[in-house]
Amino acid sequence: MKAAFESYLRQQTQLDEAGVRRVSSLAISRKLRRNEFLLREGEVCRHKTFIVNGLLRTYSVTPDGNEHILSFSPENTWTLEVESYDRQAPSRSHIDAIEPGEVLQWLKADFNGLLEEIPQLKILAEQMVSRSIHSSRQRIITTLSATPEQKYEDFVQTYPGLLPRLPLRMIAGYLGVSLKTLTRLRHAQMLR
Amino acid sequence: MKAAFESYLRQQTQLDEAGVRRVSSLAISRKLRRNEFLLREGEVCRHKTFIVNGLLRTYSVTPDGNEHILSFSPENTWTLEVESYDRQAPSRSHIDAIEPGEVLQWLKADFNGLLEEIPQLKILAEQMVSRSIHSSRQRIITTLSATPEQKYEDFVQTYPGLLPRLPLRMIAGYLGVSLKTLTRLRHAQMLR
DNA sequence: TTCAAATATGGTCAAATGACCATGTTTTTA
DNA sequence: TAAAAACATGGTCATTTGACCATATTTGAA
Repeated sequence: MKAAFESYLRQQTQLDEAGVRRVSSLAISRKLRRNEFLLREGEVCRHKTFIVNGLLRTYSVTPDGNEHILSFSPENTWTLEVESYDRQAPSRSHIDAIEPGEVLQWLKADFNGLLEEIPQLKILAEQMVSRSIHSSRQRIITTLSATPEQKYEDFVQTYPGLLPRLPLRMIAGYLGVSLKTLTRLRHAQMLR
Repeated sequence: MKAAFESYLRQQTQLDEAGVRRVSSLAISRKLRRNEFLLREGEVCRHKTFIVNGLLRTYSVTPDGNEHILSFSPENTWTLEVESYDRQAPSRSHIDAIEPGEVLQWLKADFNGLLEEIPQLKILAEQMVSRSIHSSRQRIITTLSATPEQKYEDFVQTYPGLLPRLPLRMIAGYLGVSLKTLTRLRHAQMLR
């Protein structure tokens, strides 16, 4: 089960075999069932998590009951609740499994140790931060300027593989659009 | 003129006097007139910029002519076009001055040198990245879930000092709401 | 396999929003 | 100081969007 992660590491970094094993050795593996929570609102996010397989989502629920999705995390990506992880404060979001799957987790102290110890891992971590900033900015622009149809198109382009794995209402929750609006525009696209 | 920046540095870091001077010494100062561009779309962002005084904005213009504002940068904050700066690729946003002011700039190579040289500056830089991630996430949630009125309230709460310095249409461009909607809800608030 | 729950779609209606235009005011700049 | 530009507000109207409800279909769990 750690094999998939190790080959990910070899692909993404210049780590030698010893480094790969070292990082891998501190990982705790965990299985998730469908709808199982990785982290609940109010809990403290104590781990960095790598998704080996499956599909997770990070979302928050407004008082009126709407679910607003911050991100989807498919296999070979990482997830955590940054604010909570950084400050070890209660999380304001939930993370749960849309599909059953397996993840690897590192305790914050362990991971920080690895960052000090292994410069190539630090480089990877910085790349991840940089990508995260870019995609947040991109998403803000899209959210501000695009019509629902453009947002949907953009989503389809950006995450083509995710589309068939997600119920439509979650895509709506990600785009900030009602389910009704989404089905409407899909219907309109059918007619073309 | 560099004095303001130096006292900012002393407040925000553990830098000793030599460190403060060293960072300050590599800065290039520049004055900006009202509406003057710091960076145009298509140009490469070659500097990190600290705003000594004045008020800048980062925004992009959609084909239909609407201006969507990514961020405001008042005195004692930093600004740059991250994507462009990181990859030295053409910027997709403009940065210009809403108010006349003065900024300090560091060439990327110089700043990276300082980061290597001065660990406390590295810490400050990482703090800035962390804050930037948090505020982006917060903004995404607000944009997704709040009504225009809530967005406006949120803006007033978060940036109380900025409000009187900004034309309303820019606040609209930041919130992703039409100017009309903004004046409407303000009118409604007056009546309460 | 069967039943229950979740899901996608559609209809109708009311409310929110934006586009367009005009006006009075304030701010800039020549 | 005077003219020009930018700005905030309001009116009207068409369009978009969401809320609510019903239904058919798909999916998941017992």
